[in-house]
Amino acid sequence: MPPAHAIQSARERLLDEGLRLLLMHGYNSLGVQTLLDAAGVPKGSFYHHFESKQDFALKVIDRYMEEVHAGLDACLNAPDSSSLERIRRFFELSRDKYGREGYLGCMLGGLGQELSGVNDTFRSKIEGCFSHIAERLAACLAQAREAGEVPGSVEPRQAADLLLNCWEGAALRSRLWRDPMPLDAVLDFCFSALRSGAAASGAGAPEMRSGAAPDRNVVPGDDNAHGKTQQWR
Amino acid sequence: MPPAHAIQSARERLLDEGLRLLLMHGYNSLGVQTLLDAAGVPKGSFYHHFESKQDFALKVIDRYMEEVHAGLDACLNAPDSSSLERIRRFFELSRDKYGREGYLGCMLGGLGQELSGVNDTFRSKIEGCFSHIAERLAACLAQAREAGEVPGSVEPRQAADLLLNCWEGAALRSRLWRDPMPLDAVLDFCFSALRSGAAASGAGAPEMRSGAAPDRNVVPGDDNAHGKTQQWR
DNA sequence: CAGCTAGAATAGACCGGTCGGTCTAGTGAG
DNA sequence: CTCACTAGACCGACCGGTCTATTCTAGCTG
Repeated sequence: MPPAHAIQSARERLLDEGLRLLLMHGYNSLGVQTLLDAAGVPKGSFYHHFESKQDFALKVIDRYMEEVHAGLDACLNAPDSSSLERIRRFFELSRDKYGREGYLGCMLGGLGQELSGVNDTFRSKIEGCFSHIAERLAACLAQAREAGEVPGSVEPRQAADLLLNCWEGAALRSRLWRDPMPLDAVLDFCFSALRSGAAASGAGAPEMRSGAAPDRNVVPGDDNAHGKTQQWR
Repeated sequence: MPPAHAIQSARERLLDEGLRLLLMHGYNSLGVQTLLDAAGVPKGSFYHHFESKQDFALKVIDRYMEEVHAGLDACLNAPDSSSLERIRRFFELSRDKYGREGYLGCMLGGLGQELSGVNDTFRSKIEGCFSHIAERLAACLAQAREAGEVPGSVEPRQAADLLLNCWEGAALRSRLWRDPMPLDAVLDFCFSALRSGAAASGAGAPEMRSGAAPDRNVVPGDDNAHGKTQQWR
């Protein structure tokens, strides 16, 4: 007896399944019909709620980010621990979530790798997400520095990007192994290095701050026609 | 006047274009026809030289690894520098190569993220590649340890995996930004941390050595039918 | 309350295009 | 003559997306 608003709305079920299936399949190899079958929703509903497959995926990323920010809220504001411990707790929470999903890594990393080569919409969207996360971590790292948990030479935002990037690499390796080991190893490494001041600003080039990815260098030689859909095939 | 074995054989041109296009588009969004057009080769030739698109991509990975190992040969055996400097040179060489390609990151990372969620052939293939690289780096790190360039507490193979994983994360971020900055930052960070001993064996779980990825945990709930082609859609 | 209606949401047949892959014919070097 | 290779027409399957029809539901009216 699932009618009468069906417990969850179709839109909600689509987003839920989208989180799961996009993480597993990636974007291009996830057919709309597969998603529809998994969510038990007919096609008409899908295109009623979302403009296109791409629009849907962007909404799924938004939802993913809601979860991430909820995790950040829960961890970074914890009262009874040091700033560095709070940051570490966030990553450990992420690791546990990856575990519940079968160690398929991070959706931002997955979609970022798959799509950023030819689709600027996804590229700037996902870089914006990373940047946003790094900014929040940086704020907490600044507190850690103030409290003397890390040397004063550690530049919060640079260290936050570093931490996040290393984590994403470990998440990829964890996806390949279906195992949390690389995640734990990178946390031990990074936090030990952070405390010892290895993340001092060093050679670090100009900047890497602003919110969204700019239109930097253009790829050497290639297509990139612009139709309404499938523009990056 | 391109006949008479056409300067490069069709097979060679396909592999060359495969390297370029797979890095840019990824696997699923690269159509065989696009590849054919770019290489100026008809379909018949493609399926004469390769069993399938998947077989082709695997051969492209082999070719990619030939380049990587050539880079490792060139750097790790250099006589007039410390072991740690030799390793760093390898990564700097990789960074320069990424630059020539427009900072599209690492093909292993890209294909690994895109395909490892649903295709075990690619998953174990790519993990094998990473493992192989890490092993060579570990050998050089062992020399570095012997020479006292890194503390004795640094376990070479674990540190090599760590280094490689962090590098891959930076490569993803570099792809998103189309900029080498994350690569340089991660090198400064990792090598500084390595020297200071942050990569000591620490919590590091059991192992992570063998050549190919095992069949570990199965993904929670999902499909994975096995037809001859498209088995992971 | 019943009766009506507008619009949201569901439902799935259907569309043109493109996908990976097959097949047959032709070509050229040894 | 043989056989590796080139050449591209062709195939069924499946792709993302559109369309029309139907059902559900909130709100208005008397």
